[in-house]
Amino acid sequence: MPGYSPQEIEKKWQAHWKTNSTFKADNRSEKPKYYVLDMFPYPSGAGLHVGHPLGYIASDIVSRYKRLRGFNVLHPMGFDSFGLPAEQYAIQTGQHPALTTEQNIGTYIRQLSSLGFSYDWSREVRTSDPAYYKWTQWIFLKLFNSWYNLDTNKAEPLKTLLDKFAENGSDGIRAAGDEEERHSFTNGQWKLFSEKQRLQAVHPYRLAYQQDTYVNWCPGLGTVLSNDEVKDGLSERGGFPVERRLMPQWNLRITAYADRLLQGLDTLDWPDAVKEMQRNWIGKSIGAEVTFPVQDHEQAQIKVYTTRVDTIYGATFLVLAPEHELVAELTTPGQQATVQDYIDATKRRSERDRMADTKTVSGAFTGSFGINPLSGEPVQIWIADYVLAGYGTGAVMAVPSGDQRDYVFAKHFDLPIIPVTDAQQIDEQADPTKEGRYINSELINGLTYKEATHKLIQHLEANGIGKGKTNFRIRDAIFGRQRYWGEPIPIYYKEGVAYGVAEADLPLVLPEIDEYKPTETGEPPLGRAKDWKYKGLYDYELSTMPGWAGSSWYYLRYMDPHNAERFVGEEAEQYWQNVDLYLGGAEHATGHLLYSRFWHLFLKDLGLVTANEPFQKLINQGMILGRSSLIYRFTPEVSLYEFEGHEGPTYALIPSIFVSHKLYERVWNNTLDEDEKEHFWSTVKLVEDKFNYENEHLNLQFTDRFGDKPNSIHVDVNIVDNDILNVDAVREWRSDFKNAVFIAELDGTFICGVEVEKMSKSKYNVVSPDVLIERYGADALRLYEMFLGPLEQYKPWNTNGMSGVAGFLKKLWRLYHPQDGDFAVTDEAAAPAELKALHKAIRKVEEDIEKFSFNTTVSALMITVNELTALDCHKRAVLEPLVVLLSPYAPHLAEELWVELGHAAGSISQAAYPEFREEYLVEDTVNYPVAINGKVRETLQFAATATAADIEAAVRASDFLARFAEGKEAKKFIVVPGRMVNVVV
RNA sequence: GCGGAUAUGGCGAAAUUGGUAGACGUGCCAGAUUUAGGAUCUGGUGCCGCAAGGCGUGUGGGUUCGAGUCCCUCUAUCCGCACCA
Repeated sequence: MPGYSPQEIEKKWQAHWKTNSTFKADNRSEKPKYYVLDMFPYPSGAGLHVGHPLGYIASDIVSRYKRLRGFNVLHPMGFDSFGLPAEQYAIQTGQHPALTTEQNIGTYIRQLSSLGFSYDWSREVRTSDPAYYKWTQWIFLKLFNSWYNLDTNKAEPLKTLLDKFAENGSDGIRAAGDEEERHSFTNGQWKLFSEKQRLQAVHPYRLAYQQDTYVNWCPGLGTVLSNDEVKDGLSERGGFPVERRLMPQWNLRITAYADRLLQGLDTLDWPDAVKEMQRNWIGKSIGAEVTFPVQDHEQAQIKVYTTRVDTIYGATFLVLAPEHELVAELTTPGQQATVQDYIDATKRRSERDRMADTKTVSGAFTGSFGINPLSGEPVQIWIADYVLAGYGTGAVMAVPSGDQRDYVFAKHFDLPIIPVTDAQQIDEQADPTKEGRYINSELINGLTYKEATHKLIQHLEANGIGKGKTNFRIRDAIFGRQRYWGEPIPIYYKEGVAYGVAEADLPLVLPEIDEYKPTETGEPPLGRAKDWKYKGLYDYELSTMPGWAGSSWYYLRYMDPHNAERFVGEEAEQYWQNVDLYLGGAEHATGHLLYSRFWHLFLKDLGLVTANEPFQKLINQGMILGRSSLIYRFTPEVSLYEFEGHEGPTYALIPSIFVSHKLYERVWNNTLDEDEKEHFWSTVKLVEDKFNYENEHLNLQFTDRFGDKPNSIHVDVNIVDNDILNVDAVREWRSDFKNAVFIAELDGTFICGVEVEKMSKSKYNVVSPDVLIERYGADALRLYEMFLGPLEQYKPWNTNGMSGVAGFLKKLWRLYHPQDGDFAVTDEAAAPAELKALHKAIRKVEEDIEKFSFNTTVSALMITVNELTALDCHKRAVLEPLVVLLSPYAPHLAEELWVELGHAAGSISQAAYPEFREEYLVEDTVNYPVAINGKVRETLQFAATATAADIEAAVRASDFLARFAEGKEAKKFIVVPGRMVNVVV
């Protein structure tokens, strides 16, 4: 009897979809558009494991569902194909990264296709394809040729800036960026500037600019890294140490967009965690800058930044960062040695130490005094490394009564502490709350926080001693990488000035080089390129773009991937606009997702895109973790025993002894019963005797060598079934275990321990989708991954559960093939119970998918099939709509059944979603739990149409109260129609 | 320290949003059938108890006729940021 054979069905339909371009999306349609996007993968050499497709399956389900609901769906896939691993591999093997990348992409496409995704493959993009990165370079040049006008609050082409220079010189221009990098000049001077001088004057205004920047330099990788590529002072890729270094670098002026990036978050349907991370990363704080004069130094003034200007009367000392430029000037001769020692000590501490150690209080007094500009009191000026040079002004006014760090510092160095509100409790610690009324604060005594802040800022501004100021934590994005496998930055140098490559000369193709390492002189690998000059004359920039460049706009290219004239055609862009649903991991929260938003806003400013934000709704799928299998070895202190033979030392290998998990735990806790003791120790003894016999000179006691805790060893999960180890397979798998001894449980099974951790080759816990598709089919794998739990959650993989969904598909198949596997669906009218089962499913599946709750949807389908099986239903009226419901989840099987039901091949994606009809769910009677004081006593049946009053009357008329109310009066009747009755007595 | 999340059977989880907690699936137990397979089918399965019954959604409290769900407290785990003034 022919049964359900997924392997056959799936191959057939995948081929059909491919040859017929079933899922090709049209850029023109009467239908509403829906754009579903997965974060495209970096094609790593290892291929896909079962965790990777999780998000892809979910997005594919949504795509297929939306098509059924009448949307024109764009669902593309591509590859983020520039990146470090391919280059590291190239350095080791000499293989061109393009080659390995190409191979890896091949594997990915094969694996993705075998899962039956409805991608429009005609739109595939690869960031390393010159036809693609031509436009990445083009966007970079747009940034290079733009400035940010704070008056219009948007980016503008440089032309508007040049016009201003010609008209009024540099006066009155409000541009985003660092004022101090810019020089002022008049319009007359501008006219006399040479080309070089003009470019130099313009450079600090550009949105892509080169500047000496403190960077995260990673010697291990030979490149700089952005902040989001550094975790705990180590590189995210490779885990090499990272240090701060001042280097000339290309930067993108993302800071110009800080406020808009923050505002935009409110309009997005994103997880709170991601929004919050971005808010943190942008780090907006509203406060004031205040100038403190310095005693005996007419020239020197100390600018501090504070978010609590209201506490200024409590500012009893100042603290500068050790790197602050005034430190040398303010240090008095008497304090010279102390201060210098402190600065040296700070320098010696690595970035990591400084971050790790936030408890130790340290600092040094400069000997100078500032003057609190409001109270007029002298305040000591200190330096301490808890003040960061890179944030605010690099100096703070310390208010020990209101800030815990200042408090600790003041206590430690015995500095004055002045309370500033009548509500402050500062005996033990600082009180940063904003309650109460001010005291000791001449100008604002008796006022509340709100009133005081306002009044103070007015006062500061009126007297020229400060002003309100907003600060951001976000820094400009460092854009250069000293690597080979990335987009060349389209810049060349003429007389030491940077010029953008002409648009007509794009793409600037990555040149071939003989080796992928930095040059002997320490230049990036591109320094090795021979005769690589713009127009044969000018040196190119040698760094390449970071990994996030290509991924910052790929969602736009999918709209019109083959356009040779424009990065995306206007018509296509206006039709698709932006991504409706974006799926990917949470690890991109502050990297890719922020950079994409930045580029999108920039393109919007130039009028090149329509939507305000690139990704309207975002879902972070959780990671699927591996379920590692462990075996436990009782460790001999030496595994190689050395002894004196007749002719020098001889060695004997002590066999490894592995103990089954449960037995091991009892051995360890000393809770073995008699049988187990006998079993365990006799086996050990046997091994011992055998060893001593084979090595006649010896009389080793293995038991002596079991003192230490056994060590656990990961074994390949593929030779473990249901936590039971295949012992023969282990011997095969690791030749050094060939002669090992495995002590099993009494029933002969050898059980492994289990640990949940990330899937990785080294832990032998990687489960490949290929194997599961081979055994259960892609439909089963798709269903199971969705069934595993809520999409967003982290969850361990457990292959055991696969049989459940496989059984479901078989059961479903039998609904259509009841006898001998032959298709037999009748045209009889459906019975009420059957329609009820179907329409419950229609409603549940629809409701849940709109909430992106996929696991409950799969459950609903399972329940439906169970119900229909129990009803022995084989009727078209029920089974045909059911196929449509099923099709997003198990598309291959659905296509197969759809054709058997008499429809054209491949037409199910155009089928109409079955309409839900409430009337089939209406019950004649409803069971009501009837409770007394909330405690359910009985279940009574009432007509579905019964009103609350009917039910109350019926319960009163019955003997219910007599039996359960224990003689008490019914005080209140609570009837929830359709649900339950509660009687309060 | 700050911010975000999570907590329900042996395990993955569900709960119409305040109305009979544990659906569905695994796992386990028992049975049927078979060409012993990792097949199929039936029944049981939160905990304690022979049972009646009692207890039960991380802890402690509160609101309510009624709380997994709402409010307060605490705890644990995970993630992110971290001397940001």
